[in-house]
Amino acid sequence: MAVYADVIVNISASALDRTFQYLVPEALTDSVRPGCQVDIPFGNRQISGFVIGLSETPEIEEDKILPLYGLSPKSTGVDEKRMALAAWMRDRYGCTMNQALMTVLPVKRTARRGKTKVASPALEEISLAPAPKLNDEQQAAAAAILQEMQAANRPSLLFGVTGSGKTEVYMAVIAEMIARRKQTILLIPEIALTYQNLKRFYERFGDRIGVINSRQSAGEKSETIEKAQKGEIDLVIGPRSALFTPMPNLGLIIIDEEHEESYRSELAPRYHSVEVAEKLSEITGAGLVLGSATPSLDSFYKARKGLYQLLRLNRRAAASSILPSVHVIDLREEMKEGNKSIFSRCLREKIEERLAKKEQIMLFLNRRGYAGFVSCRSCGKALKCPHCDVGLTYHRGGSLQCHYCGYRIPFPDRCPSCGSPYVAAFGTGTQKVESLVQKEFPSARVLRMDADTTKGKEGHSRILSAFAHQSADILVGTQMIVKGHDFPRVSLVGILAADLSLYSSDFRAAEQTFDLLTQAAGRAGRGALAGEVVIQTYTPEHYAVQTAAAQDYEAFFEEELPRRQLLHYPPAGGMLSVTVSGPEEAENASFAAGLAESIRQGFAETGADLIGPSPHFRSKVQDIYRQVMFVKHPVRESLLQIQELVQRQGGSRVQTDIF
DNA sequence: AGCACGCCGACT
DNA sequence: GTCGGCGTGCTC
Repeated sequence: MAVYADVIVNISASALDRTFQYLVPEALTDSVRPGCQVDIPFGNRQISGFVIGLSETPEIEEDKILPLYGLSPKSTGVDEKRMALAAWMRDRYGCTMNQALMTVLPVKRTARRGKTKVASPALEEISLAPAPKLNDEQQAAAAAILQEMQAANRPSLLFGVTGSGKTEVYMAVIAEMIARRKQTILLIPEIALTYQNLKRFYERFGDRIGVINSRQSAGEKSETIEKAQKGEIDLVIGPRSALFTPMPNLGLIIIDEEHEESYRSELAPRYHSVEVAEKLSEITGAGLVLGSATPSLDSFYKARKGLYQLLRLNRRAAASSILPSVHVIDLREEMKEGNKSIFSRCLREKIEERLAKKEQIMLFLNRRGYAGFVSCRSCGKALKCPHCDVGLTYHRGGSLQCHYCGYRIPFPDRCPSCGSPYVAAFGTGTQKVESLVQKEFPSARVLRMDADTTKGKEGHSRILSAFAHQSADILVGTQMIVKGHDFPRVSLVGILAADLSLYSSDFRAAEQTFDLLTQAAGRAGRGALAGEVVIQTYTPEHYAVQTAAAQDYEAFFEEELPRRQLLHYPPAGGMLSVTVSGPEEAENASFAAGLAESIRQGFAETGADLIGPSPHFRSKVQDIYRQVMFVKHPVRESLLQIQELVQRQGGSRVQTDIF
């Protein structure tokens, strides 16, 4: 009996997103299995593909079915569980099966060779320390995680304040997994994958660990992956891609700093590691632990609803470290006093003080999502869309627009709220800040860290190590300076304008601001020096500023959730964003409008609420015009059908995300 | 995605 | 008469 293989060809095009049948040569009937990567004739050339099924019945005329050549030489293929995961990702993220398979494939096509010496210590230098003693909170959390895995196996959200010792809890649970001969995947944001951060794991688990990072070559990665596959290591630590390490005895997945944006892939399939991990845990039966001091609103919401087990660590493990003291400075007052510079009197004084004491300073400009919003310098009110509660964005030609619904008003000459004439578009770059700092403090040595100065290969580490070695007094930068770095000589952190991210055109603006402020504040006083934080803002009364200054996550959550619920934003409901792009402005706008019309016709009656289309907040990028629209739906799953319609009609012109 | 096949304009 | 433009269509 002839055996046919159902093959997904290795070309990511929606027209080819289906199986093709190939004859399995008799000599290969034992080795060709679902999940194998095989070489096949396709058209008049040779490509590879994934076998996703086997059958004995031809679906087209038999003489049209060609025999496959054989197994692709250097491919390990994909195991059955990860095939199921890929199928789910295809549906969830609206990508092709091939894209999904390529994503879960452990070793991708030969990646560029890069520098590697990040986290491969000389093991002789490491002495295994005995397991540290957990305090009662940590002990209880570890026990609850293990117990939950036995019972309902809900994911556990480990909500622990900074310094409460989440890592010790992870290690205790991992140790138990090892005792049970089970393997663990631990995800850490790429930027935090430093030897410093991994040292404790090496000390505890020795050579039973594999570390993956993006700077490794394909060969180095596959070495780790092979060991994992053979069960020679118990723990793999890596960034989001490490989630796909093929571990035959996977017992536990941990995502540290689960709120981090870097767990979302920006390439198709635009997957979110937390979601995928949840699915993988479901498929494999492995436990899932999410850890954060500032959980995503999504995760905390789920914990509140009982979908996750919520575990708290309220106490700081080390008594020595104290929270930095936070000063919130009202820039409206500075303005009234005639101070129009970017430094409040308070910040200027404290900078001078630190310079005199030879301590270091970080100045932070939170420009993420920044989209040129407009606010009043007298009363601090930002101009917002009356329908969508996001900041209006300044456009060339002088109009203000909402990027969700397209609401548009002319640039006002007076503040609609207080009548002051000092209404202006916000806008300061790090470069400008750097020169202002230099001018204001001529004796200080200033370093700048942003997308521009880190372009080169080692740009990141070059600047960071220069600052760490104290060859500069002040580091000016964007969010990349606040993530996870530890500079013991930094005793002052200044946030120049908290408002920048607060009024971006995104429904998550407040959440992102809270995160950034909390993290920036956390940079001060990491060492023996007492830390101080100065937050400058035109709206000190804003709940995101207030709760961040108080380092009170739950207070923030209580303020933010009802606001989301009121406007049916996630997590209260589902939201699909659709970005449409094209080289011709008018054509692109009408194409987007057509797409919107078919969504309306097909789904308005199901409870879908369509907003837009309107120009994207960066409406033209590299000569490509972009329109964006949003669909809200009380039932998140219903958005999958709309996503499918959009993908089908828009093809490669559309990019979709479901929040 | 590629690469054929195919049907109309200017060239050795 | 032929070379070549890139518009549809197919690949097991």
